Amino acid sequence: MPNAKKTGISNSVIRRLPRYYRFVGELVKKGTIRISSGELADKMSLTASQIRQDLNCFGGFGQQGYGYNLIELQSEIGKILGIENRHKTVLFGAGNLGKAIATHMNFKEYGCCLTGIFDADENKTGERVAGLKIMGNERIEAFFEKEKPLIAVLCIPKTAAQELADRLVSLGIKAFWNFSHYDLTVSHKNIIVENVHLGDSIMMLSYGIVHSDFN
Amino acid sequence: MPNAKKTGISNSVIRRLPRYYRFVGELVKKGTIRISSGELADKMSLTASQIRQDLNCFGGFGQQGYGYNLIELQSEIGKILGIENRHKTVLFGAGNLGKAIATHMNFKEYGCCLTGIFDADENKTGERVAGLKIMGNERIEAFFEKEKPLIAVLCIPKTAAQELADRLVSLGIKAFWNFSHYDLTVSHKNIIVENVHLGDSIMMLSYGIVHSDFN
DNA sequence: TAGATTGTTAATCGATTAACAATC
DNA sequence: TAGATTGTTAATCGATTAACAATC
Repeated sequence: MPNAKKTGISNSVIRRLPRYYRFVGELVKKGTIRISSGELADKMSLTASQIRQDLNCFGGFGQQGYGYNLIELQSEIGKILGIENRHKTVLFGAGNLGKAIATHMNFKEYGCCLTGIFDADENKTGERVAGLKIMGNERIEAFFEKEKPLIAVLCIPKTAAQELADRLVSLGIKAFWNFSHYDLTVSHKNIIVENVHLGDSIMMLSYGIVHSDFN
Repeated sequence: MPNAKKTGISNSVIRRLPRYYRFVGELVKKGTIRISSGELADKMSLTASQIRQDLNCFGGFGQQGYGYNLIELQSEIGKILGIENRHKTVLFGAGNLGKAIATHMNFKEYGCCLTGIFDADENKTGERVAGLKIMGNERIEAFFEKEKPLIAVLCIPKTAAQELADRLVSLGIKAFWNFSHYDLTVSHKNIIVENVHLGDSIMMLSYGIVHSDFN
């Protein structure tokens, strides 16, 4: 039974977990009780082998001759991803994108809890977004002292990213969700970084169209 | 010299192109003239081998003993990505996220041009976002007839995604930039899809924090 | 029990890295 | 020319797939 080896799991496997979680969650919602690796593979356009390999990195969640119990699977993957957590999260940069992230994302669904919003522009101070009052950057230190947030969402311009990131690292931040056009990975070791480069993503569509043959 | 083989290039290579494009662009902006694969590798945390392999999929952009001319390299990668294009792009769903994407993204910088915004909610019809008037979904067919857009940005709820996607495919759409929580890949072959799952991305941070040892 | 399907080992495939001859 | 650095082939590494014995 579940003997979780938390270390040495390849990044490719880890990156597939949220997708498993989504598909399993949908099946649970539909009321499906069990699924075999083969059926799930069909739904997700993967191979049964891969699914069994992936899940077995974390423990034997299935049962021979039966398959996987979906509720159990959902709960196990959720635990692996830490979804039951409420990691304190702070957002920087209340422009269009920052506001949209703050209002659009259901942080709690993903193991996080948005507890503060900052913007360098004083004119925005006090404005309410997603039920939180925007704070000026001069209040960062006091806020961190009191709240000790772990995750920073960066919706700030590229030019401001490095300096702010350094400041936040020194205040104890553990992870960055980075929407600025700056590659944080490069400079900070031991800090978790997810660079979301929306520009890179849309360029893939342009590439695809330009190089498609059915055209 | 550049003898572009446009086909049979692995997805891993293609996905690295936008990042090359960004780093090269920054160096050009700084006024740097040339760079060796080794120097670029250091900056990007890659290996020199990989960079040379990657670029050589598309042609010999470098020169022995010299390295790569940055302006030439920028232009070549730009061409490969089709950045000089203005692929007509239409956005669906003018909620928080849709509005933010419309106003925040500089589409032209990425080979696209936003030419229409639709929302199913009639109350939004006529409202202006990013210089465009929001249209009701009943005008989709007429608009496509006239404009023939190639790319659809989906910022709509999961439940509406499949139906709308089918409708747009039948109207000739070529590519989807999909922010809905629905996995389009699964259902449409021959259509280019970029699924942007922001939820998946933030969950990686939760995973990282939960499984970090320095903690 | 017989059938089904897992967990896991072994085989294959692809991607990354290393090495080096070509050449500017 | 000598030094540097590419383009490209060969070696290594890792990830995916196939196979099958274990077992529910």
